[in-house]
Amino acid sequence: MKIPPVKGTRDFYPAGMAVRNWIIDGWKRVSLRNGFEEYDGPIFEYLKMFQIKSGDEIAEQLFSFQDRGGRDLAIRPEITPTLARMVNQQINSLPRPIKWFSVPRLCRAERPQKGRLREFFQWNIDIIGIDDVLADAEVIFTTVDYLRDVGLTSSDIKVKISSRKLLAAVLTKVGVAKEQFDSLYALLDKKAKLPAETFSALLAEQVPDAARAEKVRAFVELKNVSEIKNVVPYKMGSDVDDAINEMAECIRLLDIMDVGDYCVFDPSIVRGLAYYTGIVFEVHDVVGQLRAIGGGGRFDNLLHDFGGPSIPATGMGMGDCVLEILLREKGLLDESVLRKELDFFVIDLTVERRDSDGVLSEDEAVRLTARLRSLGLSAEFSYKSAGLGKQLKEASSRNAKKCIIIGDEFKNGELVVKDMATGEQELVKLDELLKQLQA
RNA sequence: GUGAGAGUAGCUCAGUUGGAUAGAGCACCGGGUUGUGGUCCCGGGGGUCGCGGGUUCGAAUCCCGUCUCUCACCCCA
Repeated sequence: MKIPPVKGTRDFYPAGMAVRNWIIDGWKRVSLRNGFEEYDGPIFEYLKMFQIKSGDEIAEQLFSFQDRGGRDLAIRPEITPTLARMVNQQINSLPRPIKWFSVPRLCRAERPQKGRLREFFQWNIDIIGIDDVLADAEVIFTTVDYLRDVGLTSSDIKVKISSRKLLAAVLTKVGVAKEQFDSLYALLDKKAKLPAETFSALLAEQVPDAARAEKVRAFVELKNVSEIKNVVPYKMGSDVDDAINEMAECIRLLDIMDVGDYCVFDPSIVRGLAYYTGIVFEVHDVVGQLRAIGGGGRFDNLLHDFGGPSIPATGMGMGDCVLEILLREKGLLDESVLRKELDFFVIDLTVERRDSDGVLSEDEAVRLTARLRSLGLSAEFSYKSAGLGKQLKEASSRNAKKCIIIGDEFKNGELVVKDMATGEQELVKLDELLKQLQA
């Protein structure tokens, strides 16, 4: 009986595993050079932990189960609650700022579609304990640092940055009631996907006052922080003023960090859930055909919501699915990046003539390969005792840099070392070769 | 949860108004070639045409059911 793979999961054959490792190694490398330390938690937690900051609808998209002791558990759909739990547990002994990263494997019982699977990897970085917008900028910089590192340019992707604080201040100033915010956020979040007329119609439903609706529409279409005053006049020291200054400072810092060309102010970015409190951002492909590559923002109430003290936090999450699609589209995942390399392929031609020449041993290829490996080099031999041509062919298909041929010359302790790229070959004494490789 | 599309070899796909033993390219294995590879030539293995039923002398092809996958919506932590 053939059993198919479970919906929304992936089998990582060696080629796919190479891609996955390449992506994850990049995430880790960039996290470390940006000063983040790695952490991880269990892949399942108490179900209720995932219900704290998310509504029931999201709880329905969990893989949950009961253990034999009757505990309600769930496979983690995100790692932020685990982070909050871990930080809260040791909050008084952790040096600040807490700059941590993780690459958890996550599961969500959603219906899979392009760029969204039921099991995936997600890079998370968080800075906890810093109120300053500099921390938000550093999170965004680290995100761009990675994307730029793997070859994506500012004409491939943009980080769209906004601020929940600014949005709330502007909406208040415009005269929208606080109770309306959440449903309005949901609409604004959808703006990019909707035709302009549909958006206007839906906006009119939520904000019946035409003048107010027009101000909201004008605000979310702004491309520049300095233009806000044209839509919503404000006073020095007001909430709007504070939020604008913070937003402008974030953008100024990103310019100083030399990633300004990747970043744009986009007030229509709000992010799904209500727990963001300040700067929010999403990374999108410029063409806009894919779902968000990553996103994040400030969530100053999170630790408190998980039973800890009120400590500010800001962070980012990026999944591997959309990223891989984009990298493939841009030709940044070509074989040369991922092809496995072999330092040496050892060919023994003495095998079949051993009987007529007792000096030679059929074990030489195995012996030499093992010595090369113990020197830290990757080395292979053929399981088949085929002719030289066949074995060189095998070496080529294994992408060997060099071949070592054990032939007649081995009677004098000499080996042929062939460079597979240039085709050049030389006779080398075995001891000299090993001495050379050891150095 | 709602809607649309697609299922033929490991992969990408052809398969005419229903017709004989279901094909190609790539991949894999072997040979050409027992001391010189990558390109080339020849050969081989691999299929319950998603599954079940129906129509028919005859079904990959037509009909019904069913399963699975993909895409979009909802949602997106």
